[in-house]
Amino acid sequence: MAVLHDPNQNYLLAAMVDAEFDRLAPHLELIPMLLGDVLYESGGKLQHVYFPTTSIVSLQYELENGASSEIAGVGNEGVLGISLFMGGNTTLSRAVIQTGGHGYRLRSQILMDEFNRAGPLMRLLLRYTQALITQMSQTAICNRHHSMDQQLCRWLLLTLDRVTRNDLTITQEQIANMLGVRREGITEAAGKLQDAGLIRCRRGQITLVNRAGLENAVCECYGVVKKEFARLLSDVRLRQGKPTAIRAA
Amino acid sequence: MAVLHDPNQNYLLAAMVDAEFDRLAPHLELIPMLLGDVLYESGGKLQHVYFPTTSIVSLQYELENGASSEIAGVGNEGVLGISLFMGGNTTLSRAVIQTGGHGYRLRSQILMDEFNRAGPLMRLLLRYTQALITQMSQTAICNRHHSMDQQLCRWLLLTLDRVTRNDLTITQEQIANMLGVRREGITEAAGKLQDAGLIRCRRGQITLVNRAGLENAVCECYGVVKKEFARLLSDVRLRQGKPTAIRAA
DNA sequence: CGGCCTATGTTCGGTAACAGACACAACAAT
DNA sequence: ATTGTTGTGTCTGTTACCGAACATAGGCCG
Repeated sequence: MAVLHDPNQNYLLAAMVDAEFDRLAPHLELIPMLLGDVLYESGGKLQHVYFPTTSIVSLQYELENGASSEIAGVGNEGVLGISLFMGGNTTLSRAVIQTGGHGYRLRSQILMDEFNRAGPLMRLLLRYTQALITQMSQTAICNRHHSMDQQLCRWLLLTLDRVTRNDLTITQEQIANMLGVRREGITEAAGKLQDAGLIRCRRGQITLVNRAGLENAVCECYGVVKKEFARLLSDVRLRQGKPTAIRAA
Repeated sequence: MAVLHDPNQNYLLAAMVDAEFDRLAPHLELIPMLLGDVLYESGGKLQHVYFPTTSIVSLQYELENGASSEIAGVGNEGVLGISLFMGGNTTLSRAVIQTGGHGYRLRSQILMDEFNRAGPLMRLLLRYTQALITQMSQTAICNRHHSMDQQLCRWLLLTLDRVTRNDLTITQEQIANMLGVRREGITEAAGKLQDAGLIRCRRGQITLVNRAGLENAVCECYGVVKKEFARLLSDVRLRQGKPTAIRAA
């Protein structure tokens, strides 16, 4: 059975008003987003923006010495390429696909034309950017003040919220790269969470066992980010989720 | 002798095109911005936006346990209250005046009216926001990967860039609060910098002695932020710096 | 001048995370 | 089954920073 794809799987696409969506829809390209692929390199020009549906993309920053950290994650609630409409045209962070899946892409110019109408889409994108800023700030705070255990919990919950499943296909080493810590540290922290019965670790896979327990172990940062996303993005009325092909006129 | 004040002391005000500035100017209020005053509390509604001229404001986030960290600083290169036009209306961070001085404020509605014209001012403000995002991301990275010594250097340089002088009036304890570390740590780090002949510490004051040396000791984060601000904000042609009162029609 | 407040300097032990090395276990390929 | 690869578990020591307590000294004010 073929998997069904629908732009409405992406929150921002789903939240557009009909007129906007109708103008963009002919230009939306459904594309596979493969694990490990790099959408943007640091400093590169943005040719497209990407609306993930079933994939998750990690915004990372790499230091001169090769170390790196994730500064935010983007899933089906968001879009990649905000520096396009923010005016920068390039971005200092790399965008790496962390969980394979699909998404829609749009040529930069198409999005800009619509953004420049200064209508609901512009306001929606800016509101999303505001939520992204919250996520980044909270990452900064969390990096400073919270233990690796707590940060792992935060990362797991934020990521699990973006997949509809209860398991993540990712190695501990990759998680370590996201958080900017050593792999051994993640092994130890994940071991503790497993001993506590909150998650189950297998090779290259982590399964959520006890969400309430995990939410109990996480630092406040998770809740802050989640709440802010809800506040900023939930007041939009979503278009009806009819597949594109049969959308009523 | 009275100190001269001019909106052009703020970069964003100076970078506005004449038509925009002329519309905003009647509503700009010159206000003293006193050390320690709080412009925005976390979660509060934004009544005004603020354009610092000789003051510096710190965007801080406070944790439930009372610990706090600065996530970005705003001086005469910027504006406070971006979440207004980004659509959030409130902000999760506190804005505390870190260096007393002056600034101009504008009622939220006035700025929004102009922002909604979707003209050069909108693009300018978004570009500034993009630069602010860079600063926040870099703070997150720096918190993760760099030593306290390096972070202190970064903070000192970024702050010194915002004052025109070579000395900062601030206690080590206040710096510790900004960076989210212990005061003792700052004492030690500042002592090292002083021993190296880079700065001079007195009670409640730090004087820059050897800028090149300090730039040599700082981590890459400083350069990244500075360069990005320059890239995003330097291509604007500034209006001529005539005092407001005698601006030609 | 002397007293007081507050900023700074210094010490001690404790801990979380780092750096590096290595053993083992899961899984795939041959 | 054998082999090899890759992910995970577990050591060692080391370091940076924390937490708390306390000593000293700068600078204002009576």
